[in-house]
Amino acid sequence: MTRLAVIDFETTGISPGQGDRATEVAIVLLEQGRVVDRYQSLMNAGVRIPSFITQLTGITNAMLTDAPSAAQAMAEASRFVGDTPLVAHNAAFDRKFWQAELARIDLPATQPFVCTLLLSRRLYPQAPNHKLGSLVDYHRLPRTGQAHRALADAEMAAHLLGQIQHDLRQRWGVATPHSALLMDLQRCSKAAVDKLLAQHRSLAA
DNA sequence: TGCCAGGCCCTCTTTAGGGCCTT
Repeated sequence: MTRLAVIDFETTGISPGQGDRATEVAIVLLEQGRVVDRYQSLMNAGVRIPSFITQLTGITNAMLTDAPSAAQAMAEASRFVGDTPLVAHNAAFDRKFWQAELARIDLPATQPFVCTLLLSRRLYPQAPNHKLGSLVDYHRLPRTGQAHRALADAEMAAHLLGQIQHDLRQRWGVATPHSALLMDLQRCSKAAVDKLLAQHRSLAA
């Protein structure tokens, strides 16, 4: 069974190494491309949210006052994901926070990450840019809530992943665009994309 | 004190620099 978990973090900044912390996490669980479950939680890491982050996300310090602790939310998120491969838009960012927040509570973060940003750069070089919102508009996918909130962004990334898998089947003839192929595709050079997809097309034929 | 992300990718490149993308 093809099972993937699309994840998105809201945070106080861009670098956990510089003290930035997660403020919200959302995960959309997909089986065979269909949403089968969701997890979403604000989390209180005991740090102040910079005002420009509140302007960006709408998440305020007051909203975190009664939120679960970061330890509680991350433990729940870890249980929810299990060993399911994760998917994120600009996965390098979400992977940093996934690893940093789980390390704080001594939990492993060994799940592989699929990146819809890298995949989109390879498959849709003609897109005006590769921001999540722009790609949603480019593919005429549904907006699923307030942008820059974790669940809305995770849902949009899930729709984008669905579009990528659809296009791999319809435009590139790949019968089963499973996570291993997606990871090969995001790692290979741009010049090697066509060759890789041709190999998978011939395997499927 | 002053500084402060980092991986990917393009190009007027490779002995480098800068834009993109995430919050």
